[in-house]
Amino acid sequence: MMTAATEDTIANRISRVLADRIITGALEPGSKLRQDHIADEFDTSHVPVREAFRRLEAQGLAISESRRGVRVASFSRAAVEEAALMRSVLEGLALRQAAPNLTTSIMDEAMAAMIAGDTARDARTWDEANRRFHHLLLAPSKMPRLLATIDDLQMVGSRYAFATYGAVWIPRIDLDHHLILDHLRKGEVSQAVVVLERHVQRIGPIQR
Amino acid sequence: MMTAATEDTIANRISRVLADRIITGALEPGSKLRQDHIADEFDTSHVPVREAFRRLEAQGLAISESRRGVRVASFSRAAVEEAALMRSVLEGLALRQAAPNLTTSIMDEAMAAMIAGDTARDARTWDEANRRFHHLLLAPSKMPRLLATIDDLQMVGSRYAFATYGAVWIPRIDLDHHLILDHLRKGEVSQAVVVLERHVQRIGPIQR
DNA sequence: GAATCCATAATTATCTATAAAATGAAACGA
DNA sequence: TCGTTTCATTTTATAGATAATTATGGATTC
Repeated sequence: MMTAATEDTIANRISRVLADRIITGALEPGSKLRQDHIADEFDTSHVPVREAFRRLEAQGLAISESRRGVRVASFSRAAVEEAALMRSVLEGLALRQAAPNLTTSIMDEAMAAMIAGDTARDARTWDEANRRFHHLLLAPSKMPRLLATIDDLQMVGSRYAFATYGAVWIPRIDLDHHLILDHLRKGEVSQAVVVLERHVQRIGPIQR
Repeated sequence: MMTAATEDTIANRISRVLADRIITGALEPGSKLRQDHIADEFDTSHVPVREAFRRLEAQGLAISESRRGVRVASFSRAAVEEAALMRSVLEGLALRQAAPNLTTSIMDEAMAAMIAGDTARDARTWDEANRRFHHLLLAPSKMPRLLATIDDLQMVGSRYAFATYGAVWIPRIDLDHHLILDHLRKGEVSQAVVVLERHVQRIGPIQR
């Protein structure tokens, strides 16, 4: 296996690493991202770092004020709720589009991801499994832009999860996921969509 | 009045101009964007040009293949339909959120925009008025990310409109807009949402 | 038709100018 | 005398220009 280094650019690599740090909370909201520090760390110049910043900005993970630098985007309760609402309607749409293309093998994979999530022993494992579950069910919609937008919104949810439960993860079974799969297995798409939409909205700010 | 040039960066300015050219069709789908040509035109170096590219990429207006340059994103029928579907559910959501905050003065402004659209004599004027109409009604949702996402999706619709009707614009009255305003004036939010969602889906590929 | 070379363009490094922040000194008031 | 405010100076970081490097696509030759 060859190094995938030349496959994508340094800017992409930097933006992925920074995105991960922001999502997991390793980089705190509001903290400054200094281009030459990051350039030093990745052993490059500031040019690709700046390009990485532009992508993070577009993903809503960073905020840049001209001539005043870039900081990690802070996420208010309102912003988390907004993202959850958006994701709710978009995932509903995606599932309706994906439903005709769902196969049993996909649903088996989704079930595996669901179990991985239920038995996860830390936030990171849970988050990965959760994303995989949703992605598996929605990918057959074959709508790349819809999926990409959902992924970007999902990051807000992940950030919230890490910030809230990151330190001490308490494993718990996600009944909604079970319910969604049950409905889909029976071909009850509308019911599955209803549960999914409610489920996604709940992920944001839970018990208030 | 001072030049607002220092307010935002050169990269922003470039990305705005390029976005406009792509939307209006001045830059054709698939055509290559060569960084040093554009740098020459704007009398800058290619560094801010590359940053502008990153934003265009995030907006779905350009596609970049690493080491092979950037081209104007092509938009297939499927992509236009996908964007229309996404916009449909998102605008529905936005209108539901905005409805409680709508005032008669906002609706008067929206009516003015609607009339401007109905009487527009070219695609550009119509497009501006159309965007203004939608934006006026949705902005009171006060959900910045939702609005930004809708704007980005709207660009696909605009591109489609320019590509299809750009050369010879035939003015026609948009009954949906009238209907939506009527419903909102009567406080019939759900009906307004239904019409809006249908309306947005129709904007994409019309008569098939 | 395959391999090599060259031209072109993308990517990244280095260097420079300029704006913002920080430091500190002086002046003023309590 | 202590503290606060204001202004100038210095420091630091961003934004951009220029320069160097590296990959890619096409042409040319074998």
